[in-house]
Amino acid sequence: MITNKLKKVSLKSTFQRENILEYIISRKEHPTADMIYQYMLTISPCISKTTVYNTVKSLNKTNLIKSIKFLGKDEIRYDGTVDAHHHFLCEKCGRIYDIEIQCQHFKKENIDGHKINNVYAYFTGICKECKK
Amino acid sequence: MITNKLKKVSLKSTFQRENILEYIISRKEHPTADMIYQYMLTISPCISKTTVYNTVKSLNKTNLIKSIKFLGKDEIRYDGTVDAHHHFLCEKCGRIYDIEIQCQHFKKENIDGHKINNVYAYFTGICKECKK
DNA sequence: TACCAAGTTGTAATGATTACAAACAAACTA
DNA sequence: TAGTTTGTTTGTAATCATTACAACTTGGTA
Ligand SMILES: [Mn+2]
Ligand SMILES: [Mn+2]
Ligand SMILES: [Zn+2]
Ligand SMILES: [Zn+2]
Repeated sequence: MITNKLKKVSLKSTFQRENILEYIISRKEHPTADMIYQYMLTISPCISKTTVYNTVKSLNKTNLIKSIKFLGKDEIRYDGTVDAHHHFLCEKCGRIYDIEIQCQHFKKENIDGHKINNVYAYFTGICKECKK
Repeated sequence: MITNKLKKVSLKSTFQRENILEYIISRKEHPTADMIYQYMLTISPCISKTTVYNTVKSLNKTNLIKSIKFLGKDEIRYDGTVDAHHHFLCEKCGRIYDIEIQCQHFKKENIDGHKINNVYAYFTGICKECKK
């Protein structure tokens, strides 16, 4: 439950935080800051965009959400699914799909002598909807 | 040779294009637009930053270079090595290393029913220099 | 009730990139 | 050769997501 998630990471529970986190988790669209803002406006007409940015920064820092970025797109997208996974970005419709792959390099701790902390990966192409 | 590379993709050979392409290929730093600009200033003091952006766009479109982008960094980096490979970004010093891995997913043409055109992947962590 | 810390808000700044129009240059043509 | 076209370069202005910052609000606590 949303309130507990916030509590668990010692973030004070507020209307804005609960609803922003809820929105990011429940919608699977990997929304942008502006999409979150537009949604929040409908339930909280005076919310500030700065609050959206402050909130996603807190949520991200406490690992309640992840952020992702694609080449050629200038905005960050937010992801409520925090378990390691990859993405597929459709070059035609812009939809983002979660990709579950078990990659050999995923669990590696070192590569070429460098210590790995994070792995980022995504595919682009034409999604199955757009292929129809 | 640089001139031939340009010719091969039907880009007119100019002083700016030759030197920008040469710089990106020979330096292995994956330079930013501004790094390219700063270098070009030393050999062509009146070059415009717009020329740098125009040029990397042309070079990228004709596949003479690739561009890459990292989460949390706001600038695009340019890569003269166009064969498929991945990267390692050091969280401490910011250096970017090429990573040659033969990944099972690299050659795939489809995933979950989506047609794959491109694969992007990178690791972050502490590089072997910074570990010392 | 008064105070304090944290959260929220609005506005201004940042900074990489793009848009656009003028200047320039090399390649064609009459 | 002079004039024309086409593509390249240049400088300036705009864009736009994100951040900085200061003022305002709120909820808990003494
Ligand atoms: Mn996801
Ligand atoms: Mn590279
Ligand atoms: Zn699609
Ligand atoms: Zn390093």
